[in-house]
Amino acid sequence: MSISTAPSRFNSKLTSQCQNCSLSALCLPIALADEDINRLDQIIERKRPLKKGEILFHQGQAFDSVFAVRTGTLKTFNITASGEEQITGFYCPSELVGLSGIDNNSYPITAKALETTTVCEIPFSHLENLTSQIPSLKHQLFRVMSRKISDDQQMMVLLGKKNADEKVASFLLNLSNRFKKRGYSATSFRLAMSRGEVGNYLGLAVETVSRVMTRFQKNELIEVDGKEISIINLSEMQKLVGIADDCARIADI
Amino acid sequence: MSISTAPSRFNSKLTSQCQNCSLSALCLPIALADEDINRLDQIIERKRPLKKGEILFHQGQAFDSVFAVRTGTLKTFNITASGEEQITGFYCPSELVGLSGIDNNSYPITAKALETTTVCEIPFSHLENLTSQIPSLKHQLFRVMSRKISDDQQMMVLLGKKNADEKVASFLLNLSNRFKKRGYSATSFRLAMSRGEVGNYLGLAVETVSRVMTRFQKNELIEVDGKEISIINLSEMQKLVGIADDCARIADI
DNA sequence: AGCAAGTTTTGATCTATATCATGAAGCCAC
DNA sequence: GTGGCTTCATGATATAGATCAAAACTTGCT
Repeated sequence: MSISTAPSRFNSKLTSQCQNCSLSALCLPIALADEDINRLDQIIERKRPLKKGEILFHQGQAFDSVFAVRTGTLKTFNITASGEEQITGFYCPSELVGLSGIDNNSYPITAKALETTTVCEIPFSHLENLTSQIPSLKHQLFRVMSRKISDDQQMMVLLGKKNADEKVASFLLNLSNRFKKRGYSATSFRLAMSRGEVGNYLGLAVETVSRVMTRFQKNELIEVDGKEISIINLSEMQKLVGIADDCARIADI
Repeated sequence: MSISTAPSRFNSKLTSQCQNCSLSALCLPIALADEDINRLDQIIERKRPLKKGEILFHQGQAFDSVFAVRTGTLKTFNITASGEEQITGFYCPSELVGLSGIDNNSYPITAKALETTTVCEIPFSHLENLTSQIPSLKHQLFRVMSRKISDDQQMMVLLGKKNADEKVASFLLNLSNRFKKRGYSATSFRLAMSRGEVGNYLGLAVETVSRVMTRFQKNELIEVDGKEISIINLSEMQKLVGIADDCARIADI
């Protein structure tokens, strides 16, 4: 079982963990040869699970590693001048957190578990060394970072140009696509984050998020039961975010 | 003279162009040995200047190169579902544009000159090959991308949490710092972009940008004469953006 | 189970900023 | 230099979404 809740910290096991991990098709190992996956596997530390609310790394802390989420969900945020928290992203299984720490050798954000979460720790200096031996891993890493840059730019479009309905619809479709990519239902899922966190992330007040969702439910676009969301009318939702061009993109992470 | 307005397209010259470029301390060559700079130099094509309004690359176009701005200014934007342009960034000399194209092998944004602009074209496949031979170049590239990720996240904070005054102040201080880093005055500079473009970028209406600037002038924070801006009261401006922590960061690109 | 603390929903009101409208000032082409 | 076009400034008005308030629900704790 590649995703266990209490994996050993080191992995000198019979078989490669990455190789068996159901996420390897989405995570860094993508397009690596078996022997290369083993090499990657050897630098990865699998840590004990984080409980809800626990912190993976702090804003300002020295950077050594990037982390791949295996199970659960993380949020990243930074604390603004006025002391409020501004959420900059949510991370689902197979997604890589911490890349923004490379530049300055310290994390510019804090990463916190929204629920019980397991991660693979990838010491960056090892990873970087390994990219010298495995060009496709290097390319993969450039791609992951490039993707992050374009996703964040789509997020800037969302924050700068969209109204509350479009923001919430984009958010839900984005999650839907991420779940789908991982083999879960695209139309029925559970939000790991509170309404407040959604609002914070989207630049909206809690009350607005709540009202928009209620209205979406009335209009039979979605069905809401607490944190459980079902998308009833996918095509109408897509119309809302303007699926035509770039927004297809943001909904397709 | 390393920055000329009509450099030859190829560079089999006596001396390395990168080596002589006054931007090399800010651009990719940072921390490269002389011989490595020469190797980097050999893959770079110096293109004819773009005139105001000319396009460097189009959204959707196949990705081959990243570009370093040598002189002038670029903006990048994408066209939203509703057909409007959303500006995602402005690029000054020494800054690298096009990194977001790596992921998908096509540029997700359009890059357009705001004034006469010269760029160095760096074919990405060559650059990537070169990183195999020059580990510090690879590291440098990771850093540049990482920096872009954290800068964009600061931009998300700006768009999601700041009011009009804070947005405009952050924008001006950000430019100020970028000019300063290049050896220009930090307190007196010319905006290459129109009020409309500033507003588009910051998620504000043109009128709001205009009003905020007028008010800043009345309050003797800045002096405005068309596109010429002087920052009169730097510390007050810094207070406005909340220089305390993270915002120091965004003002320090 | 039962109580306290947090979260979500819903309603009423307020406000920052968008939008609309107009005139002034720059800027380019001929 | 003059006419036409774009950008900028400023006033008047409208509105999306914030804020305030309070009730209904969840969740976790002993």
